Amino acid sequence: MIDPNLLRENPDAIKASQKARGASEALVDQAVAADKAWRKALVDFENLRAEQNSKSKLVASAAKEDKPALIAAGQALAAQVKSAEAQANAEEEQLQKILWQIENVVIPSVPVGGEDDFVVIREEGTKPQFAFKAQDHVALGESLDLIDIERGAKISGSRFYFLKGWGARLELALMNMALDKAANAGFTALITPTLVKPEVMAGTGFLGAHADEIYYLPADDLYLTGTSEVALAGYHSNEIIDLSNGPVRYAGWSTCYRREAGSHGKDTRGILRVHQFNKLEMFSYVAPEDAEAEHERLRAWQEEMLKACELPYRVIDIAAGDLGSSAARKYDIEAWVPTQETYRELTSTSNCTTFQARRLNIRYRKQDGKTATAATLNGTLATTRWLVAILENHQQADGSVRVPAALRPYLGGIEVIEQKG
RNA sequence: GGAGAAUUCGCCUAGUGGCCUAUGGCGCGCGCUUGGAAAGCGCGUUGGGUGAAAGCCCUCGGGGGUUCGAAUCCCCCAUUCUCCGCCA
Repeated sequence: MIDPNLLRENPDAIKASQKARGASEALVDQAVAADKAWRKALVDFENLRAEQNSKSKLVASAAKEDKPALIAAGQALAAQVKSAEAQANAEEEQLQKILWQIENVVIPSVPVGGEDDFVVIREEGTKPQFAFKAQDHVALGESLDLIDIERGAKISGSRFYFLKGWGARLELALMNMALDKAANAGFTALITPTLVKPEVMAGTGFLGAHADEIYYLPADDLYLTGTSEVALAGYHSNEIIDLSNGPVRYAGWSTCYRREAGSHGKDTRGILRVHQFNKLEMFSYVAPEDAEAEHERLRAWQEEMLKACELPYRVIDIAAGDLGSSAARKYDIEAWVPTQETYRELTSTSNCTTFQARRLNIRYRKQDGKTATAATLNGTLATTRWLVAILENHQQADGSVRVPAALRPYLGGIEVIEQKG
């Protein structure tokens, strides 16, 4: 949720942001009007309530013969209070309804435009040149017995798969390496619930435009999370956290579930886009003034991971029109996928400023002792999808796959994944 | 799934319709005392909303209700604990 103070002091800044996103500017005017109406109704109600409180106190100490009259007056007042309260509540609800529709205020230096208007910040690494016909990850996964897509479909349908043998171990190795890196950087490991309550899912901003991406269990009124970000953000909901020693950071590991409802026919081959995968996610709670610096730190840690996996990549700054509703800025890191001759997203990091924390009521104590809304940021450190880039970029002429040196300690020291016997 | 108990300020706790503007302790902060400390003594210590301010309003797990008036009575929900049942 946006800051109500900003709405009162500088609604034009919010309008500019909505415009950059291609979202409704009219909502901002509606919010300003609803805010005024609510505050007026609130004052009316509170004045009546104050009168009721003081009068009802007189009853106890009044002389016996005066009591009936005082109680009768109180009865009339109680009815007025009740209707004034209902009015104030209705106005507040109306305001909230509008506020929840306004998206996070975009940081001004974010590129303008839509999906194709990202800005490439940097390209790193060398794209492999193969002297042989490169295989895609599906072919490699089959011949090396790492990925079983056919049986995944038999058990669970399309976009499901088994990871097998060194394929399964490679994923665990990647997750463990990422977790070690995160722990060294001061992140606390957290294995999170993957089923969450509606208010948590709504609080993190996932029930807006992308609601049809989410698995829902009606019998239990629970949502399956598409990222541990949901649980990591909910972790400190309704709390006042201590940021006096700097950012509070968690590395969340979880299985992630996505319906991929809007992507029929897209990326149907292999494990690039699947309904279930594993992910190690970084999540930071910081003071708002530290959010942009933390965003750069998250991006730097992500780049370290890509480099450790020896993958060619580029970093892009996502344009305003392509940002999720909670993000004020988002960087994606895309790895080169040789057989597709294109870059594909491996990580994403968003600065949600105070937007998510305000919805989830996450505060911290400032130096002066006062409380303020914290800022939250998230970023991918590893996912199952990384196997695609690792297998394809490190394949060799004989059909084997070279294991990047940094991963070897996590894979029993092997240097190459090759066909058995 | 069934039965019972509980939920009050960071922690523990008092509190059965108006004197609750919520008690006491621990912890924490400030001060006094001291050569310095401990002990002792005094003061402070949940959050939120609204208002230019004084102030006012809300907050006893959450939501409704009864009442002139609710931490207290009633209903629903959540969570925790105990016992029973079930269990890959």
